[in-house]
Amino acid sequence: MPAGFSSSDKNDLIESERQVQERIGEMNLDVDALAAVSNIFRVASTARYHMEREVLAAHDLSFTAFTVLWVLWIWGEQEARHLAAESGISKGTLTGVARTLERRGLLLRRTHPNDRRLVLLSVSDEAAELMATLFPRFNAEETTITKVLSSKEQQQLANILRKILRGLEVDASSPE
Amino acid sequence: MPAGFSSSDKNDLIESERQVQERIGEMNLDVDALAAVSNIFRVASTARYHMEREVLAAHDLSFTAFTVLWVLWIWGEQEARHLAAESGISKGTLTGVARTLERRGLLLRRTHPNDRRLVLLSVSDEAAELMATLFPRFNAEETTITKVLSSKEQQQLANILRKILRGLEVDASSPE
DNA sequence: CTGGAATCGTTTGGGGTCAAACGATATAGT
DNA sequence: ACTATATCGTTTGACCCCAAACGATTCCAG
Repeated sequence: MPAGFSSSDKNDLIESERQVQERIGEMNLDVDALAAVSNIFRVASTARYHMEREVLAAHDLSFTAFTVLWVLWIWGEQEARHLAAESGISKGTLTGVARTLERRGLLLRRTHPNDRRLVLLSVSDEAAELMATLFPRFNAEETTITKVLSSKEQQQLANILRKILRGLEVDASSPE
Repeated sequence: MPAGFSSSDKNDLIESERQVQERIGEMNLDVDALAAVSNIFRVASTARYHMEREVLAAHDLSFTAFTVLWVLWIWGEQEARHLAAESGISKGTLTGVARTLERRGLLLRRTHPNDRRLVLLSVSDEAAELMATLFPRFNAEETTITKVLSSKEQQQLANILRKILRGLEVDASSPE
């Protein structure tokens, strides 16, 4: 089930789902799966938008650009196709994102010394400094998002999502 | 924390998170929040891609186009700005998506009889038939995704996500 | 060695994405 | 009536997004 952003009324989340079930009740659907998956989409989309506005916009970074920088910052210099997979985008998309970041002086690009097909990407010093201040801000906002949950619920959530992820990664691998 | 698609090795999900924690351990981060939120992004992104490939691609529909159609199909004709909010996209984006769907004969557009600023959008008969066969397929894939979870876990997940959503919707509302 | 196959990152084409500016329309206040 | 003001959907510009085709480079089989 897709996003379905509803809102306006805060307490009609479940009511909305009930309405859906009523209208397509004859169809014999898996309502629990529908509720679980659709809420994943909703939360992810809302949280991403939240992060872009509250943390990233001030530095003129898109969520994807931040992700790419983050992967590079944590794991160090790496080849383009690997960075793309790790960032969850296609290699074609990475070409564009890397170009934007390079133009802004946040990303470094060099050809692999032993294989001229390969491109090695890494963060600039400026980007490293930026991430050192930006990522704690980002994490603080993650805390804001999850603080409505108990510590136990947070770990439950992470565990459940890891289970799903493992199942999903069997066939999917990642965009190519 | 952003997506971080990892993979290759199936069991390094937690190992990966541990590595991250080690490398930025001096920073005093909220590791539980990081794990929970980052996994939401990962799962959502992977699941969305999965749906596009397995269900939507055969009908040449983007995830967003499907979402818009779905909202319209379930809730009936409505004004553009409302549909945009409900679909989780900005009104500007909806203009383009609606144009694409209209061009393909899946969406109907008319001016509100009493207020000529407003545009009323609805699904065509063709789109209604399409959704009647497509949505059960979509839901079946949701089942595939969540079948690694127990029934209890599925409901736990939905409940936890609803909590987060309510917290997020206080300030954010939705894109405008 | 040398030609075919595989693999790399880039380009292309057709969308989706937002914020901000815009023109058209409706609503108030005077 | 008339003139601000508000609100609607659309346009604009810059970016993200993918699959598929592409040229460059490497690898491998004969």
